[in-house]
Amino acid sequence: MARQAEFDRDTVVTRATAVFWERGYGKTSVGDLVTATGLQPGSLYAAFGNKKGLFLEVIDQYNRGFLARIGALREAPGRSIDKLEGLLQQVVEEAVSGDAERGCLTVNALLEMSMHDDDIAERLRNHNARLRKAFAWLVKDAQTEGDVEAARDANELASFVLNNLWGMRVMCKSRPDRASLDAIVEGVLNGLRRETV
Amino acid sequence: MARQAEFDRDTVVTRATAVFWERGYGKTSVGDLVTATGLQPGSLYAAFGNKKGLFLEVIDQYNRGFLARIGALREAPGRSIDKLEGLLQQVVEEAVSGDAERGCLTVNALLEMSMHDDDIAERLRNHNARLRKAFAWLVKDAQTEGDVEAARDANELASFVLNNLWGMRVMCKSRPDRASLDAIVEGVLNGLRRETV
DNA sequence: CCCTTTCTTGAATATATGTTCAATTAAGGG
DNA sequence: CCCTTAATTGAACATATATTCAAGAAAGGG
Repeated sequence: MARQAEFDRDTVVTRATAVFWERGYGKTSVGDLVTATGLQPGSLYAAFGNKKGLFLEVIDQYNRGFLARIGALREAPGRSIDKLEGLLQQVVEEAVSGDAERGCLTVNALLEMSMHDDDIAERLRNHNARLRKAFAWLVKDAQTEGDVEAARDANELASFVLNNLWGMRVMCKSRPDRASLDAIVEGVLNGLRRETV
Repeated sequence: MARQAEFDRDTVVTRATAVFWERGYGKTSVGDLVTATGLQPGSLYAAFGNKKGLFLEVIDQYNRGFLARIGALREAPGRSIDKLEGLLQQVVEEAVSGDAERGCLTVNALLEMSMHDDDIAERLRNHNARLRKAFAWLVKDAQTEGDVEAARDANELASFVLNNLWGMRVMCKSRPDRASLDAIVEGVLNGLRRETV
Protein backbone atom coordinates (compact mmCIF):
# COMPACT_ATOMS: atom_id res chain seq x y z
CA MET A 1 0.00 0.00 0.00
CA ALA A 2 0.98 3.58 -0.33
CA ARG A 3 1.34 6.53 1.94
CA GLN A 4 -1.90 8.18 2.91
CA ALA A 5 -2.68 11.88 2.69
CA GLU A 6 -2.16 13.84 5.87
CA PHE A 7 -4.82 16.45 5.25
CA ASP A 8 -8.61 16.40 5.26
CA ARG A 9 -9.84 17.54 1.90
CA ASP A 10 -12.92 19.25 3.24
CA THR A 11 -10.96 21.21 5.81
CA VAL A 12 -8.52 22.39 3.17
CA VAL A 13 -11.39 23.56 0.98
CA THR A 14 -12.96 25.40 3.90
CA ARG A 15 -9.71 27.15 4.71
CA ALA A 16 -9.22 28.09 1.09
CA THR A 17 -12.76 29.47 1.05
CA ALA A 18 -11.87 32.03 3.69
CA VAL A 19 -8.96 33.34 1.63
CA PHE A 20 -10.79 33.45 -1.68
CA TRP A 21 -13.73 35.15 -0.03
CA GLU A 22 -11.54 37.74 1.63
CA ARG A 23 -9.40 38.60 -1.39
CA GLY A 24 -11.22 37.40 -4.45
CA TYR A 25 -9.80 34.91 -6.93
CA GLY A 26 -7.36 37.12 -8.75
CA LYS A 27 -5.74 38.65 -5.70
CA THR A 28 -5.37 35.34 -3.90
CA SER A 29 -1.91 33.97 -4.61
CA VAL A 30 -0.94 30.36 -4.39
CA GLY A 31 1.36 31.47 -1.61
CA ASP A 32 -1.66 32.69 0.33
CA LEU A 33 -3.30 29.32 -0.17
CA VAL A 34 -0.18 27.53 0.97
CA THR A 35 -0.09 29.42 4.25
CA ALA A 36 -3.85 29.19 4.76
CA THR A 37 -4.13 25.47 4.10
CA GLY A 38 -0.78 24.34 5.44
CA LEU A 39 -0.21 22.37 2.26
CA GLN A 40 2.87 22.92 0.13
CA PRO A 41 2.43 23.82 -3.55
CA GLY A 42 3.20 20.29 -4.64
CA SER A 43 0.52 18.72 -2.48
CA LEU A 44 -1.95 21.38 -3.47
CA TYR A 45 -1.36 20.74 -7.14
CA ALA A 46 -1.43 16.99 -6.69
CA ALA A 47 -4.78 17.21 -4.93
CA PHE A 48 -6.59 19.88 -6.93
CA GLY A 49 -4.77 20.17 -10.23
CA ASN A 50 -4.23 23.89 -10.02
CA LYS A 51 -5.45 27.08 -8.43
CA LYS A 52 -8.67 27.08 -10.39
CA GLY A 53 -9.37 23.46 -9.54
CA LEU A 54 -9.25 24.31 -5.87
CA PHE A 55 -11.44 27.33 -6.45
CA LEU A 56 -14.04 25.23 -8.23
CA GLU A 57 -14.27 22.94 -5.21
CA VAL A 58 -14.58 25.98 -3.00
CA ILE A 59 -17.46 27.26 -5.07
CA ASP A 60 -19.13 23.88 -5.11
CA GLN A 61 -18.90 23.46 -1.36
CA TYR A 62 -20.23 26.96 -0.81
CA ASN A 63 -23.13 26.55 -3.17
CA ARG A 64 -24.11 23.17 -1.80
CA GLY A 65 -24.16 24.69 1.66
CA PHE A 66 -26.43 27.52 0.70
CA LEU A 67 -28.84 25.26 -1.12
CA ALA A 68 -28.92 22.95 1.86
CA ARG A 69 -29.80 25.85 4.12
CA ILE A 70 -32.77 26.73 1.96
CA GLY A 71 -33.85 23.12 1.80
CA ALA A 72 -33.76 22.86 5.58
CA LEU A 73 -35.65 26.11 5.90
CA ARG A 74 -38.40 24.70 3.76
CA GLU A 75 -38.78 21.66 6.01
CA ALA A 76 -38.86 23.82 9.13
CA PRO A 77 -42.20 24.80 10.69
CA GLY A 78 -43.76 28.21 10.05
CA ARG A 79 -45.33 30.18 7.24
CA SER A 80 -43.31 30.30 4.04
CA ILE A 81 -43.74 34.03 3.58
CA ASP A 82 -42.09 34.50 6.97
CA LYS A 83 -39.29 32.22 5.94
CA LEU A 84 -38.67 34.33 2.87
CA GLU A 85 -38.70 37.45 4.96
CA GLY A 86 -36.36 35.82 7.42
CA LEU A 87 -33.88 34.99 4.68
CA LEU A 88 -33.80 38.59 3.53
CA GLN A 89 -33.60 39.95 7.04
CA GLN A 90 -30.68 37.70 7.76
CA VAL A 91 -28.79 39.46 4.99
CA VAL A 92 -29.79 42.77 6.52
CA GLU A 93 -28.40 41.74 9.87
CA GLU A 94 -25.15 40.61 8.34
CA ALA A 95 -24.83 43.80 6.35
CA VAL A 96 -25.48 46.01 9.34
CA SER A 97 -23.05 44.11 11.54
CA GLY A 98 -20.40 44.48 8.86
CA ASP A 99 -19.96 40.77 8.32
CA ALA A 100 -21.29 41.05 4.83
CA GLU A 101 -18.92 43.53 3.32
CA ARG A 102 -17.20 40.66 1.63
CA GLY A 103 -20.57 39.90 0.09
CA CYS A 104 -21.50 36.57 -1.39
CA LEU A 105 -18.68 34.38 -2.64
CA THR A 106 -20.75 33.25 -5.60
CA VAL A 107 -21.77 36.72 -6.66
CA ASN A 108 -18.21 37.95 -6.32
CA ALA A 109 -16.93 35.11 -8.44
CA LEU A 110 -19.69 35.60 -10.97
CA LEU A 111 -18.74 39.23 -11.53
CA GLU A 112 -15.02 38.68 -11.42
CA MET A 113 -14.70 35.64 -13.61
CA SER A 114 -17.74 34.64 -15.60
CA MET A 115 -16.77 36.77 -18.57
CA HIS A 116 -13.38 35.08 -18.98
CA ASP A 117 -13.90 31.61 -17.67
CA ASP A 118 -16.48 29.28 -19.11
CA ASP A 119 -16.12 26.68 -16.36
CA ILE A 120 -17.04 29.24 -13.74
CA ALA A 121 -19.76 30.74 -15.88
CA GLU A 122 -21.48 27.43 -16.48
CA ARG A 123 -21.21 26.35 -12.86
CA LEU A 124 -22.72 29.59 -11.63
CA ARG A 125 -25.47 29.48 -14.21
CA ASN A 126 -26.42 26.06 -12.93
CA HIS A 127 -26.33 27.21 -9.35
CA ASN A 128 -28.46 30.18 -10.26
CA ALA A 129 -31.05 27.88 -11.78
CA ARG A 130 -31.11 25.57 -8.78
CA LEU A 131 -31.36 28.50 -6.44
CA ARG A 132 -34.29 29.96 -8.27
CA LYS A 133 -36.00 26.59 -8.18
CA ALA A 134 -35.50 26.42 -4.43
CA PHE A 135 -36.97 29.87 -4.00
CA ALA A 136 -39.84 28.97 -6.28
CA TRP A 137 -40.74 26.09 -3.98
CA LEU A 138 -40.90 28.48 -1.06
CA VAL A 139 -43.07 30.83 -3.09
CA LYS A 140 -45.35 27.98 -4.10
CA ASP A 141 -45.72 27.02 -0.47
CA ALA A 142 -46.60 30.61 0.33
CA GLN A 143 -49.20 30.49 -2.41
CA THR A 144 -50.90 27.42 -1.03
CA GLU A 145 -50.77 29.05 2.39
CA GLY A 146 -52.63 32.00 0.90
CA ASP A 147 -49.97 34.66 1.46
CA VAL A 148 -49.08 35.09 -2.19
CA GLU A 149 -51.65 35.32 -4.94
CA ALA A 150 -51.93 31.85 -6.49
CA ALA A 151 -52.44 33.15 -10.01
CA ARG A 152 -48.93 34.54 -10.31
CA ASP A 153 -46.01 32.57 -11.69
CA ALA A 154 -43.92 31.22 -8.82
CA ASN A 155 -40.75 31.06 -10.89
CA GLU A 156 -41.00 34.68 -11.83
CA LEU A 157 -41.65 35.76 -8.29
CA ALA A 158 -38.66 33.70 -7.24
CA SER A 159 -36.55 35.65 -9.71
CA PHE A 160 -37.74 38.84 -8.13
CA VAL A 161 -36.76 37.70 -4.67
CA LEU A 162 -33.41 36.44 -5.88
CA ASN A 163 -32.79 39.70 -7.65
CA ASN A 164 -33.15 41.58 -4.41
CA LEU A 165 -30.96 39.15 -2.56
CA TRP A 166 -28.21 39.75 -5.06
CA GLY A 167 -28.83 43.45 -5.08
CA MET A 168 -28.27 43.47 -1.34
CA ARG A 169 -25.04 41.53 -1.79
CA VAL A 170 -23.86 44.38 -3.98
CA MET A 171 -25.35 47.07 -1.80
CA CYS A 172 -23.64 45.82 1.34
CA LYS A 173 -20.26 46.56 -0.20
CA SER A 174 -20.91 50.24 0.40
CA ARG A 175 -22.12 49.86 3.96
CA PRO A 176 -25.74 50.96 3.61
CA ASP A 177 -27.80 52.15 6.55
CA ARG A 178 -30.37 49.92 8.16
CA ALA A 179 -33.38 51.96 7.05
CA SER A 180 -32.54 51.43 3.39
CA LEU A 181 -32.15 47.73 3.85
CA ASP A 182 -35.39 47.41 5.77
CA ALA A 183 -37.11 49.34 3.03
CA ILE A 184 -35.80 46.86 0.52
CA VAL A 185 -37.18 43.93 2.45
CA GLU A 186 -40.50 45.69 2.75
CA GLY A 187 -40.46 46.43 -0.97
CA VAL A 188 -39.90 42.78 -1.77
CA LEU A 189 -42.75 41.64 0.45
CA ASN A 190 -45.06 44.22 -1.08
CA GLY A 191 -44.03 43.07 -4.52
CA LEU A 192 -44.88 39.52 -3.54
CA ARG A 193 -48.20 40.22 -1.90
CA ARG A 194 -49.85 42.62 -4.27
CA GLU A 195 -52.18 41.25 -6.92
CA THR A 196 -51.27 41.82 -10.57
CA VAL A 197 -52.21 45.22 -11.87
CA MET B 1 6.65 77.06 -25.00
CA ALA B 2 6.66 73.34 -24.80
CA ARG B 3 5.47 70.54 -26.93
CA GLN B 4 1.74 69.83 -26.71
CA ALA B 5 0.12 66.47 -26.09
CA GLU B 6 -0.94 64.56 -29.18
CA PHE B 7 -3.85 62.72 -27.60
CA ASP B 8 -7.24 63.77 -26.38
CA ARG B 9 -7.56 62.86 -22.74
CA ASP B 10 -11.26 62.10 -22.91
CA THR B 11 -10.85 59.80 -25.89
CA VAL B 12 -8.09 57.90 -24.14
CA VAL B 13 -10.29 57.45 -21.08
CA THR B 14 -13.16 56.25 -23.24
CA ARG B 15 -10.96 53.71 -24.99
CA ALA B 16 -9.59 52.51 -21.67
CA THR B 17 -13.14 52.15 -20.42
CA ALA B 18 -13.90 49.56 -23.08
CA VAL B 19 -10.95 47.42 -22.01
CA PHE B 20 -11.57 47.66 -18.28
CA TRP B 21 -15.22 46.90 -18.82
CA GLU B 22 -14.50 43.88 -20.96
CA ARG B 23 -11.80 42.34 -18.77
CA GLY B 24 -12.13 43.86 -15.33
CA TYR B 25 -9.36 45.76 -13.59
CA GLY B 26 -7.16 42.87 -12.56
CA LYS B 27 -7.10 41.11 -15.89
CA THR B 28 -6.45 44.27 -17.85
CA SER B 29 -2.72 44.62 -18.38
CA VAL B 30 -0.91 47.86 -19.08
CA GLY B 31 -0.04 46.28 -22.40
CA ASP B 32 -3.74 46.02 -23.17
CA LEU B 33 -4.16 49.67 -22.35
CA VAL B 34 -1.21 50.60 -24.54
CA THR B 35 -2.72 48.91 -27.57
CA ALA B 36 -6.22 50.17 -26.84
CA THR B 37 -5.28 53.79 -26.31
CA GLY B 38 -2.37 54.03 -28.71
CA LEU B 39 -0.27 55.63 -25.99
CA GLN B 40 3.06 54.19 -24.95
CA PRO B 41 3.63 53.28 -21.28
CA GLY B 42 5.65 56.41 -20.69
CA SER B 43 2.92 58.73 -21.93
CA LEU B 44 0.29 56.80 -20.06
CA TYR B 45 2.19 57.09 -16.82
CA ALA B 46 3.00 60.74 -17.40
CA ALA B 47 -0.66 61.50 -17.95
CA PHE B 48 -2.36 59.32 -15.35
CA GLY B 49 0.29 58.41 -12.80
CA ASN B 50 -0.29 54.70 -12.99
CA LYS B 51 -2.79 52.01 -13.94
CA LYS B 52 -5.06 52.80 -11.05
CA GLY B 53 -5.01 56.53 -11.81
CA LEU B 54 -6.32 55.83 -15.27
CA PHE B 55 -8.93 53.51 -13.86
CA LEU B 56 -10.13 56.15 -11.43
CA GLU B 57 -10.69 58.55 -14.31
CA VAL B 58 -12.52 55.81 -16.17
CA ILE B 59 -14.82 55.28 -13.21
CA ASP B 60 -15.39 58.99 -12.79
CA GLN B 61 -16.28 59.49 -16.42
CA TYR B 62 -18.61 56.51 -16.36
CA ASN B 63 -20.37 57.59 -13.20
CA ARG B 64 -20.76 61.18 -14.35
CA GLY B 65 -22.34 59.88 -17.55
CA PHE B 66 -24.86 57.73 -15.75
CA LEU B 67 -25.83 60.48 -13.36
CA ALA B 68 -26.24 62.87 -16.27
CA ARG B 69 -28.55 60.41 -17.99
CA ILE B 70 -30.80 60.29 -14.95
CA GLY B 71 -30.72 64.05 -14.62
CA ALA B 72 -31.77 64.44 -18.22
CA LEU B 73 -34.50 61.88 -17.76
CA ARG B 74 -35.89 63.87 -14.91
CA GLU B 75 -36.12 66.98 -17.08
CA ALA B 76 -37.82 65.10 -19.89
CA PRO B 77 -41.61 65.14 -20.26
CA GLY B 78 -43.75 62.26 -18.99
CA ARG B 79 -44.82 60.68 -15.73
CA SER B 80 -41.99 59.86 -13.36
CA ILE B 81 -43.24 56.37 -12.59
CA ASP B 82 -42.98 55.62 -16.30
CA LYS B 83 -39.47 56.99 -16.36
CA LEU B 84 -38.49 54.66 -13.56
CA GLU B 85 -40.07 51.76 -15.37
CA GLY B 86 -38.28 52.81 -18.54
CA LEU B 87 -34.93 52.78 -16.79
CA LEU B 88 -35.48 49.26 -15.57
CA GLN B 89 -36.83 48.07 -18.87
CA GLN B 90 -33.78 49.46 -20.61
CA VAL B 91 -31.66 47.12 -18.52
CA VAL B 92 -33.97 44.29 -19.48
CA GLU B 93 -33.51 45.05 -23.15
CA GLU B 94 -29.76 45.17 -22.80
CA ALA B 95 -29.70 41.92 -20.86
CA VAL B 96 -31.87 40.10 -23.38
CA SER B 97 -29.87 41.36 -26.34
CA GLY B 98 -26.72 40.13 -24.63
CA ASP B 99 -25.11 43.57 -24.49
CA ALA B 100 -25.25 43.53 -20.71
CA GLU B 101 -23.32 40.40 -19.92
CA ARG B 102 -20.43 42.62 -19.01
CA GLY B 103 -22.77 44.21 -16.49
CA CYS B 104 -22.21 47.60 -14.96
CA LEU B 105 -18.65 48.87 -14.78
CA THR B 106 -19.27 50.38 -11.38
CA VAL B 107 -20.79 47.28 -9.87
CA ASN B 108 -18.02 45.14 -11.30
CA ALA B 109 -15.39 47.43 -9.84
CA LEU B 110 -17.19 47.58 -6.53
CA LEU B 111 -17.15 43.82 -6.14
CA GLU B 112 -13.67 43.33 -7.50
CA MET B 113 -11.84 46.07 -5.66
CA SER B 114 -13.69 47.76 -2.84
CA MET B 115 -12.42 45.30 -0.26
CA HIS B 116 -8.76 45.98 -1.05
CA ASP B 117 -8.69 49.51 -2.26
CA ASP B 118 -9.93 52.38 -0.18
CA ASP B 119 -9.77 54.92 -3.01
CA ILE B 120 -12.14 52.86 -5.06
CA ALA B 121 -14.33 52.04 -2.10
CA GLU B 122 -14.79 55.66 -1.13
CA ARG B 123 -15.42 56.82 -4.67
CA LEU B 124 -18.07 54.18 -5.20
CA ARG B 125 -19.70 54.88 -1.89
CA ASN B 126 -20.04 58.50 -2.94
CA HIS B 127 -21.44 57.54 -6.29
CA ASN B 128 -23.88 55.24 -4.62
CA ALA B 129 -25.11 58.09 -2.45
CA ARG B 130 -25.49 60.45 -5.39
CA LEU B 131 -27.28 57.82 -7.38
CA ARG B 132 -29.74 57.14 -4.63
CA LYS B 133 -30.40 60.84 -4.33
CA ALA B 134 -31.10 61.05 -8.04
CA PHE B 135 -33.53 58.16 -7.80
CA ALA B 136 -35.13 59.70 -4.78
CA TRP B 137 -35.91 62.82 -6.79
CA LEU B 138 -37.64 60.71 -9.38
CA VAL B 139 -39.60 58.94 -6.67
CA LYS B 140 -40.58 62.25 -5.11
CA ASP B 141 -41.81 63.46 -8.47
CA ALA B 142 -43.85 60.29 -8.77
CA GLN B 143 -45.29 60.99 -5.34
CA THR B 144 -46.44 64.48 -6.24
CA GLU B 145 -47.86 63.01 -9.44
CA GLY B 146 -49.87 60.63 -7.28
CA ASP B 147 -48.38 57.37 -8.56
CA VAL B 148 -46.50 56.56 -5.37
CA GLU B 149 -48.01 56.91 -1.94
CA ALA B 150 -46.80 60.24 -0.54
CA ALA B 151 -46.50 58.95 3.02
CA ARG B 152 -43.59 56.66 2.23
CA ASP B 153 -39.96 57.69 2.49
CA ALA B 154 -38.63 58.54 -0.95
CA ASN B 155 -35.05 57.74 -0.02
CA GLU B 156 -35.95 54.28 1.12
CA LEU B 157 -37.99 53.58 -1.97
CA ALA B 158 -35.06 54.79 -4.03
CA SER B 159 -32.88 52.23 -2.29
CA PHE B 160 -35.35 49.56 -3.24
CA VAL B 161 -35.26 50.56 -6.88
CA LEU B 162 -31.49 50.78 -6.89
CA ASN B 163 -31.27 47.40 -5.26
CA ASN B 164 -33.16 45.85 -8.11
CA LEU B 165 -31.10 47.67 -10.69
CA TRP B 166 -27.97 46.21 -9.17
CA GLY B 167 -29.55 42.83 -8.80
CA MET B 168 -30.24 42.82 -12.50
CA ARG B 169 -26.64 43.78 -13.20
CA VAL B 170 -25.64 40.63 -11.39
CA MET B 171 -28.45 38.56 -12.85
CA CYS B 172 -27.58 39.43 -16.41
CA LYS B 173 -24.22 37.70 -16.02
CA SER B 174 -26.02 34.38 -16.20
CA ARG B 175 -28.17 35.24 -19.20
CA PRO B 176 -31.62 35.18 -17.64
CA ASP B 177 -34.78 34.73 -19.69
CA ARG B 178 -37.00 37.65 -20.51
CA ALA B 179 -39.93 36.48 -18.38
CA SER B 180 -37.85 36.59 -15.22
CA LEU B 181 -36.62 40.06 -15.96
CA ASP B 182 -40.08 41.33 -16.75
CA ALA B 183 -41.28 39.84 -13.50
CA ILE B 184 -38.60 41.75 -11.67
CA VAL B 185 -39.68 45.03 -13.20
CA GLU B 186 -43.26 44.25 -12.32
CA GLY B 187 -42.23 43.37 -8.78
CA VAL B 188 -40.46 46.68 -8.38
CA LEU B 189 -43.44 48.65 -9.61
CA ASN B 190 -45.74 46.74 -7.29
CA GLY B 191 -43.40 47.42 -4.43
CA LEU B 192 -43.50 51.10 -5.25
CA ARG B 193 -47.21 51.42 -5.72
CA ARG B 194 -48.64 49.49 -2.82
CA GLU B 195 -49.48 51.33 0.36
CA THR B 196 -47.63 50.37 3.52
CA VAL B 197 -49.02 47.30 5.21
C1' DC C 1 13.56 -5.70 6.27
C1' DC C 2 12.95 -4.54 1.40
C1' DC C 3 10.06 -2.55 -2.13
C1' DT C 4 6.39 -0.43 -4.36
C1' DT C 5 3.24 3.18 -4.06
C1' DT C 6 1.85 7.54 -2.90
C1' DC C 7 2.40 11.73 -0.48
C1' DT C 8 5.29 15.78 0.94
C1' DT C 9 8.70 19.25 0.52
C1' DG C 10 10.43 23.55 -1.18
C1' DA C 11 13.59 25.26 -4.27
C1' DA C 12 13.68 26.22 -9.25
C1' DT C 13 11.39 27.75 -13.53
C1' DA C 14 8.98 30.34 -16.63
C1' DT C 15 6.34 34.03 -17.48
C1' DA C 16 3.56 37.98 -17.05
C1' DT C 17 3.10 42.53 -15.69
C1' DG C 18 3.47 47.28 -13.46
C1' DT C 19 6.70 50.84 -13.72
C1' DT C 20 10.85 53.63 -14.88
C1' DC C 21 14.13 56.13 -17.67
C1' DA C 22 17.39 57.92 -20.93
C1' DA C 23 17.18 59.17 -25.58
C1' DT C 24 14.42 61.42 -29.09
C1' DT C 25 11.14 64.46 -31.00
C1' DA C 26 8.07 68.40 -31.39
C1' DA C 27 6.62 73.54 -30.11
C1' DG C 28 7.38 78.01 -29.99
C1' DG C 29 9.49 82.30 -27.54
C1' DG C 30 13.58 85.30 -27.72
C1' DC D 1 18.01 79.75 -35.51
C1' DC D 2 19.04 78.35 -30.86
C1' DC D 3 17.21 76.83 -26.44
C1' DT D 4 14.00 75.76 -22.93
C1' DT D 5 10.13 73.03 -21.94
C1' DA D 6 7.39 69.09 -22.32
C1' DA D 7 5.68 64.98 -24.70
C1' DT D 8 6.84 60.47 -26.87
C1' DT D 9 9.16 56.22 -27.47
C1' DG D 10 10.17 51.51 -26.31
C1' DA D 11 13.45 48.86 -24.29
C1' DA D 12 14.98 47.62 -19.60
C1' DC D 13 13.95 46.55 -14.74
C1' DA D 14 12.03 44.61 -10.77
C1' DT D 15 8.86 41.84 -8.99
C1' DA D 16 5.20 38.76 -8.29
C1' DT D 17 3.12 34.57 -9.14
C1' DA D 18 1.42 30.02 -11.13
C1' DT D 19 3.40 25.74 -11.80
C1' DT D 20 6.76 21.87 -11.96
C1' DC D 21 9.89 18.45 -10.38
C1' DA D 22 13.45 15.75 -8.31
C1' DA D 23 14.55 14.23 -3.84
C1' DG D 24 13.05 12.62 0.59
C1' DA D 25 9.47 10.53 3.76
C1' DA D 26 5.56 7.64 5.45
C1' DA D 27 2.64 3.17 4.76
C1' DG D 28 2.12 -1.28 4.66
C1' DG D 29 2.31 -5.91 1.99
C1' DG D 30 5.36 -9.71 1.01
